[in-house]
Amino acid sequence: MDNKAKKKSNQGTLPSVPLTKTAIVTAASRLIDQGGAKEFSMRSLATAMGVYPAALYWHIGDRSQLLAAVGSRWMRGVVPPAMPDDWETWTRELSRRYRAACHRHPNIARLIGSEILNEQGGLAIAEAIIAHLVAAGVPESEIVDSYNSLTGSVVGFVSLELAQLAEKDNPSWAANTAAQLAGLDPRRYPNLVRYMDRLADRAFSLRWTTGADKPFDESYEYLIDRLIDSIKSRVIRGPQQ
Amino acid sequence: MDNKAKKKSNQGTLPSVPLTKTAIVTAASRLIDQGGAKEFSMRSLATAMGVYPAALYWHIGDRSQLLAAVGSRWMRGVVPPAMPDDWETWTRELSRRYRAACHRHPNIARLIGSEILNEQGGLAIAEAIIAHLVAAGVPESEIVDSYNSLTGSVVGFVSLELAQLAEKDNPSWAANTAAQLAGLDPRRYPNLVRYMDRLADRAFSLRWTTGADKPFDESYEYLIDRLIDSIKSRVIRGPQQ
DNA sequence: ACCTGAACACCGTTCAAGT
DNA sequence: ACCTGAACACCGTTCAAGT
Repeated sequence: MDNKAKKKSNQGTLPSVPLTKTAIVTAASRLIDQGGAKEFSMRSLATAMGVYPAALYWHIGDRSQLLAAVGSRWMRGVVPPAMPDDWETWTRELSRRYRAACHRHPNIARLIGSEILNEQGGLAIAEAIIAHLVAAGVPESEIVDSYNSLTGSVVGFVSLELAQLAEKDNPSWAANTAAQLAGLDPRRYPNLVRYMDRLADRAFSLRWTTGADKPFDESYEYLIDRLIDSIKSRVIRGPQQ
Repeated sequence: MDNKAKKKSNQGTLPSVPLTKTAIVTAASRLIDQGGAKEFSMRSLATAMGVYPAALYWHIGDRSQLLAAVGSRWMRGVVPPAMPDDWETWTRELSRRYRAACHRHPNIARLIGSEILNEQGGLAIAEAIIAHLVAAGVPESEIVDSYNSLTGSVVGFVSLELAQLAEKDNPSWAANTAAQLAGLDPRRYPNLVRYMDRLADRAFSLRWTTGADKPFDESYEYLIDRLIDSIKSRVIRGPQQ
């Protein structure tokens, strides 16, 4: 590594990475992974790579295209199970893998957000899901609806689970919320009060910790179980494969 | 309305609204409603109200607090059904009302996004949902999971349904996507090709129109049906009320 | 072909100063 | 108490100019 040349006025901290598209996507992923949306910008990425912002634009187009590339690469980490299992275990496994990928990189999942469903890799996964629905014997008239229900609720649930809660840097906010929930009026909120030990920090609207730190494992499994159970009951004829 | 005074150098288009917190929230809601995230900023809101940006801060704190207030007011439009119906029809009705409210103001729903579940009104709705789950006879051990499953998949589904698709202002993008889907390789995507007439622009990952313009009505009803069906099957004892 | 250096048109937020 | 006017520290993006 002869870092002897290139030393004049380039502002970088790194000794001038080759600066290809993939290198940019890698650096962007790292930056988002560590600092989240707050730390990430075209300019911060540029200085992190030791180049001027305009240099990035030559390779990746603009910010939204870069984010799409980051999301696309991340999505490739979600491999559909290749095993010839039955529909039920296959679907359960894919759902778990998707969620696991999100929890591995919550900041990326948050920033890419709902655009996940518009990526390249989405087609291959859609094909696989629908193939298994058909094979399982779901009636043709319900294939679109069951596909949308599964993907929409799975992706949506995880996105909400991982959502950043307000007052990100306010340490007393969590304590305030907890105290407020503990002191709820039992006349207005009889059921919340009654089940507060189960609900506090474990349910939507009643938590002060994001799902990245306090995952909703059981609720997610419950949701998958309910969807699979009920879709299975719609099968009119036996499996087709 | 003597708009004779106040005419010097205030840059506004409106003749100086009183500028209370509620007036700001109203103006912000209108701005977001019409122009979406693109048109909304503290500065654009200020000029729309005919004041300097700093004037807003005196009343509403900062941007995220303003957005929270907008979301909170919007959330008050989602009234839980007050009828003493059974759990099933009550839940179905609440789900529909929530989604209808989102579709009435898709830009607000998009901007508030997942923070919807952290608002004030969330507590009252949570109380109502859980009250009905308990009354329906859902076992106590499954109350948290069924609540999280219902709210997570309903809110998540609608959020994904309304998501803005890429290339918002590129008119040829839709045509390109449609053409690409029409020309899919039947060897790689046999099932997508086979059911493309049902899938094209009607399913996640396979659409080029946002749900605000092309709603997923049937899929949403299907999802609610599946959840209700399967949660109902978990009731071990009869309704409790 | 690839990057610099500087500029343009924006942001959110703060703050002294006015009234 | 409430708002102005200006400033600070950022953004994303473009573009001539260099090499």
